[in-house]
Amino acid sequence: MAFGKGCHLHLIDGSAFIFRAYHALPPLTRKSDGLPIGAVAGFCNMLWKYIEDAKGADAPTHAAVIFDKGSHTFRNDLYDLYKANRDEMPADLRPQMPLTREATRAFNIACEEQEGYEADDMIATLARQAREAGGRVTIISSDKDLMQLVGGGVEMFDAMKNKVIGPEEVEAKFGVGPDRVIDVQALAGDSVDNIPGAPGIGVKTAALLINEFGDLETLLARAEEIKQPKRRQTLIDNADQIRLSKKLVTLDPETPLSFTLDDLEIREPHVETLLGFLNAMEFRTLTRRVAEKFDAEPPPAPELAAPEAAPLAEPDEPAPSPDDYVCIRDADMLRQWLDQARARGWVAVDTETTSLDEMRAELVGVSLCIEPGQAAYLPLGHTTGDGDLFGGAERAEGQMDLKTALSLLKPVLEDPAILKIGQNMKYDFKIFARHGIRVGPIEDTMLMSYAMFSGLHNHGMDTLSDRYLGHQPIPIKELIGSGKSQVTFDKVAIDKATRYAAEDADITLRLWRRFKPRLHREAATTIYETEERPLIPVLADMEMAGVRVDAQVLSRMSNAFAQKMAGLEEEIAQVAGTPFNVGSPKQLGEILFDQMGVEGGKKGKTGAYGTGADVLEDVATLEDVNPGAAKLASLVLDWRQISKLKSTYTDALQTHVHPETGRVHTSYSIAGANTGRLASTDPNLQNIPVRSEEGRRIREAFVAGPGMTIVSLDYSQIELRILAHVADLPEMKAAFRDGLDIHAATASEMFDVPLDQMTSEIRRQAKAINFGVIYGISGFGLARNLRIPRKEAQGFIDRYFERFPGIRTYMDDTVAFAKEHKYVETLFGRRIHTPEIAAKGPAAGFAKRAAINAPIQGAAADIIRRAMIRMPAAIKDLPAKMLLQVHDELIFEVEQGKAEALIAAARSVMEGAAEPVMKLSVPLVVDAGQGASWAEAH
DNA sequence: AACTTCACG
DNA sequence: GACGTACGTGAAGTTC
Repeated sequence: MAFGKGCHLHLIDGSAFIFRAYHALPPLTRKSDGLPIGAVAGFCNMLWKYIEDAKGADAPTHAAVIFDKGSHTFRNDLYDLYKANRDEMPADLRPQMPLTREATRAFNIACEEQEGYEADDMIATLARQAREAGGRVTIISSDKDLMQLVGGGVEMFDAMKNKVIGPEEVEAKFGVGPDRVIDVQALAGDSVDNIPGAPGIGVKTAALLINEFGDLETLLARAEEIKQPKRRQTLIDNADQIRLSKKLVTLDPETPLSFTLDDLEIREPHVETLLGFLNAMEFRTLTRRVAEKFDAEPPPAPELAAPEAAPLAEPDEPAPSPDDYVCIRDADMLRQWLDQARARGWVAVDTETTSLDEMRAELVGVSLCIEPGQAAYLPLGHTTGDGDLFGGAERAEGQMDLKTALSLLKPVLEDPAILKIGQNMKYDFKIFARHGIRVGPIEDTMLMSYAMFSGLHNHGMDTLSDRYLGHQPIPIKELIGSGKSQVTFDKVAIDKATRYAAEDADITLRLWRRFKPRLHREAATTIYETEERPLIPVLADMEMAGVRVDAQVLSRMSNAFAQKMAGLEEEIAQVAGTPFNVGSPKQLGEILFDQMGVEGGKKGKTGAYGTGADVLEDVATLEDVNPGAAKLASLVLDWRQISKLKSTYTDALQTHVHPETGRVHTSYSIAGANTGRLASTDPNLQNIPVRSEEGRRIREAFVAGPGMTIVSLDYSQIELRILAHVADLPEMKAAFRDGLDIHAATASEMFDVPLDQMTSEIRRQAKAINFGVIYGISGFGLARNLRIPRKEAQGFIDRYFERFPGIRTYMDDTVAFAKEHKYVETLFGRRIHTPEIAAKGPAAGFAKRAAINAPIQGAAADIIRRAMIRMPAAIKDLPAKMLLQVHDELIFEVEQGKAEALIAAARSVMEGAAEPVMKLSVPLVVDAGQGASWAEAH
């Protein structure tokens, strides 16, 4: 039947169905093979319910499910940040996408998508065509972006709420009729799709304005007449942006379509095809239901795996057995394994290399695992035996050519429909990136463990395998040895390497199968998917970019330090009366406390005197009592400072300058710190000196490349701002809103000193207390830090609690929460386990303070992680590169002259990083600097 | 490998 | 009443 008068077209918004299904259901997997299938199951149930409900008097004559296709549309050309806020599609949803199309066809409903066009535009076009042909249209969706189409024979239907959306419902939502919806949307913007709109104007105000002026163009033309000065200025200043927003929200009713309305005529499902599909998906209930409806025989259920699995050793899962692992020697065999990965939609991957340093490591082999126990190792760079001193090692036989192997691996490793599962994938990501392969989508068992179990244990493969599989993997030491006799992995014989390497991939896959369903149960999915996994490519790019370090500057400093140290050592020997190893705390302690007779030396658990800086500082004040010791202590303090700078910074950093890039490439561990912070290693670039004048000069060696500038942005007082928000401290929040000096404001509040009479001494004390609170304050700790009597310190704390009562409540509530749940949580839902909270003795004190600190430090970590993940898209066109993260600071390199543009873009990302999930009651403020070196930029 | 010290936020 | 204590990290050097 040709579409025409009296016809009724149903248009189903496919993506809406899929996302609703995905989020409504736990992460189901197909029983026989673990294929993620939850969204497909929900989608099929919704389609079936739709078909059943759509029968009867007002039944459609034509219907189609419309899907989005491709990520780049004309809207991206108009505005490159369109939908830039969107989180990446969850990795376990991606492989389900093609299956939803298949499901639609199995139900014998027209399934349409058009490369480069959003489903919404296709729906707009079809609705127009149907109206013009004299028919009626129902759009099955509750998406507000489609509401502009309502009216004149077009209505929407919210399948979840079973509610028709007509002109009245649209007006209730937008405050205007369907024909003015786009005007309101243009003004109000949309954070989900990243439509800018007019700042400060929401739907309510927008509707008010449109109703007053009639339409958007009139409003913009007569903006001068608006009474409210701020609103008037906003509209005048942002007219272009508002017009752009309107273009973005307006659906295109002229999308070219490769089919016609007539093609969408309702068809009865082909029973066998439908049952075949549902059965293959192993949807038992739905298969039975559909079979009953059609009076058909349900097909025999596919063979199911053994009954419900025990947590440790699943009965259908034999223990890893290295004898079963396969060694891939040629292209045909590799193709077979890759085909298996394609068929399933996932593969566990692990690389073997010659070094733990990803920037210097050479690829030696790749292991793959498809199913528990089915793993293979692909040797690529093994050498024979030990070779001789003159590099006589030769390439081992029976290995595929590296180039050929990589060219076969690349399409699979980059295939968006195949999940690549790894343990610590940032490592493998970088190794492959250096061979021109950008691995994705990714799943990482280390990060899954971190998201679920932070605070309980570390997240290395050995720990996870032991705890969750009850299996101890082959120790790497058995292959490469340890200490002086250690060799690189390429020297290991291929058969031995196969047993070890394939096992790692096998274990990774097994861990993934256990962790995946557990993520939801542990409420860790959101953190994992929004803050851990997306960080992998971001950090990998930062690490590979590296930061330019001028080794000559460092070398000169080293020499100067060496001279100064030698001078000090001479002087020290003289004062001490005997030369000794100044670097030995033990020898120093004996000289100070035994030979020179300083009183009050305290021995630690090893029986040695403590000689930390605080002890030496006290001794250095004893000029009158023991001038010799005072002089010695003071000299050693100087020596230690220089020694530290030299050994840890000026000397060590030089060895980290990469010979080819001339830059230093640190490595960030994502799952190292319990609170969600990153940690930087090899070298640690998060503790480059800054507090002392001499130390700060080391930052002069961190320089911009030729023609480039270093830019640094850091959050101002982020932890105190978070504290003010979570503990609900009205005075502190007000101080932040007013942009006051927070420590001075605290001091004023506590000591009743007006701000204009504040002294630096009072402010210093308030600052110490502010930090103390973040750390889980104690009278003892504050007393030691401020060097005041304990009683006095306790008095300060009491007064602080009195003036900021929210603090006490926050601390008590947090500790009580930790005791009850054995974990604490950040604003963003990151959980940090606190098993020690139940301990007795001093450990309980530690655990308490850690529990108080974790939500604050953790939320700050969440915020900068979120900023970092959004950063690459925001700065890619400048062009600029993000190089380093130091907890509350991000360091960039940008072309000279583009620094201001970078600061504007990066600041906006950082200050808005809590949104949209969290609206803080204090503003986030970011300070910025720029210069030729880190010293200048900070 | 453990301990001490000290650099950072 | 005593115990011990600020939170989170990584690296270098000494000692065992």
